[in-house]
Amino acid sequence: MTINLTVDLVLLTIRGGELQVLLIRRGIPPYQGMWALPGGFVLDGEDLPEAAARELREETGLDPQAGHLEQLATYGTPGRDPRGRVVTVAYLALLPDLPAPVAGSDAAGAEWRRYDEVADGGLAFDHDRILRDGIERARSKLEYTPLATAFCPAEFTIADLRAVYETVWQTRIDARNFHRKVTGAEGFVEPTGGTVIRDRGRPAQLFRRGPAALLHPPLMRPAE
Amino acid sequence: MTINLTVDLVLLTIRGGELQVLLIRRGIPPYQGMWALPGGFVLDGEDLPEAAARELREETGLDPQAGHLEQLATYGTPGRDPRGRVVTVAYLALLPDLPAPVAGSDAAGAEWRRYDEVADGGLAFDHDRILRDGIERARSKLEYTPLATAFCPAEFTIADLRAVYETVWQTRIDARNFHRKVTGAEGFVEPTGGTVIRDRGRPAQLFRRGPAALLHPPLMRPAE
DNA sequence: AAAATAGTGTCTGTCAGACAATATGAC
DNA sequence: GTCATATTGTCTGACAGACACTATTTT
Repeated sequence: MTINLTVDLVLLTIRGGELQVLLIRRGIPPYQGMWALPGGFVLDGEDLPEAAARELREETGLDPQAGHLEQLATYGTPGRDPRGRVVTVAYLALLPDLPAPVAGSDAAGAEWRRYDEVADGGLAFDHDRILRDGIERARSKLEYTPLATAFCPAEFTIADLRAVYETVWQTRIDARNFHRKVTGAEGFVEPTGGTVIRDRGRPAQLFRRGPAALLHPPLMRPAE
Repeated sequence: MTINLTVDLVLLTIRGGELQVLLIRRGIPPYQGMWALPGGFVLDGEDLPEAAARELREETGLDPQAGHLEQLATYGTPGRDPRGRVVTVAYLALLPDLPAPVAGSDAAGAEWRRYDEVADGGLAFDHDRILRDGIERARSKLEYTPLATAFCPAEFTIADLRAVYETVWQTRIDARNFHRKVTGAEGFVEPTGGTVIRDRGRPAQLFRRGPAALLHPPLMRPAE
């Protein structure tokens, strides 16, 4: 059958030690005045990853290269959009804290919201479920891929990286064991040679992302 | 934009110690005479998992309950179907060896093919890529979920389960360590009390699937 | 000096792989 | 008995978590 196809984005970043998600305040019905994931229709002749990258640029002014963008899942339950049959391909992006937050944004009402404030529901359409699926994907991807670096700028310290895990997993991690594990994992991070002093204390070495696509063995989040 | 939406199925099973995939010989253009994944259009008012379950029943006569069915990914590159803009939502199914293989099949040309014979390419549309993605998903899912049991009938021995891993991962596994790990993993398998003699040797205990949805810790396939 | 953060060394329990030994059937 | 497979037990090396300790800065 013929349907209308959209892409919706779960854009995650970490700002001020909090996991945040980019949401749009809807200006028109349906769900007027409610928060929703950014997204839009797939254009004629446009591939799905292209459409997601275009939306990402429009909403954040950010180059998709800077972070990580992957397909999440597709949602097409009849009635999920009251205007008709709309199927949406959701994408998940993990982004570093933006230097110019939401500059040049398409949608005027775009805002970074703390995840814990919107996790309880209240989003438009079926976006609560999509957001929940995106968070769970992000949490498990941190275990067996080096994607935590996507939340960090090009150069970062091990403490920065640890803060990403602690924020996304909502756990405390022993800094010393973490340091040993991360620097010992083949291809996870590479030293740049530089150092930086964040607040007080001994200067920390700077690292950049390594070439590995998978972590062997994975970092394990504690079983709940 | 308006597009045509289909579901395609990567149906995997293990028969005779070989990983096999259900393929359809195409009777009409495009790609006439070539092998393709089974699939079809999503019907009006039909949810995506419904459409996948319906196709599964039509192609195999099998109840989706018997195995495992999950969404794989969505493919929508313009030009992937020469007839127009067609976006397909691919589903992955892991199925036990069927008692009545492909009985009541919709498509006359449906056949179980050995994966290693079709892995090199030659499928219609972009189905080579979809199949590859499905295999990779299956391989990694065996690591951190108990889904290997989806390849087994309702009651199975630990040796049966080990054969699943050895077939899907193309490795040899020590039977004794595997036995200890599987029977020790919380909620992976439950003894039925029965025993069975497969060929020769000491009778093996029978097990059924346990309630666990995730394995903590995961079984690890050896790093290549 | 004290405080704070970065990074290293060491200990200990657990677990994975190797493989010996035992159990129970068919022949 | 021998053979084949299932299952248990034991050993050993590697690794995870706990945490003492050292290093380098600010105040």
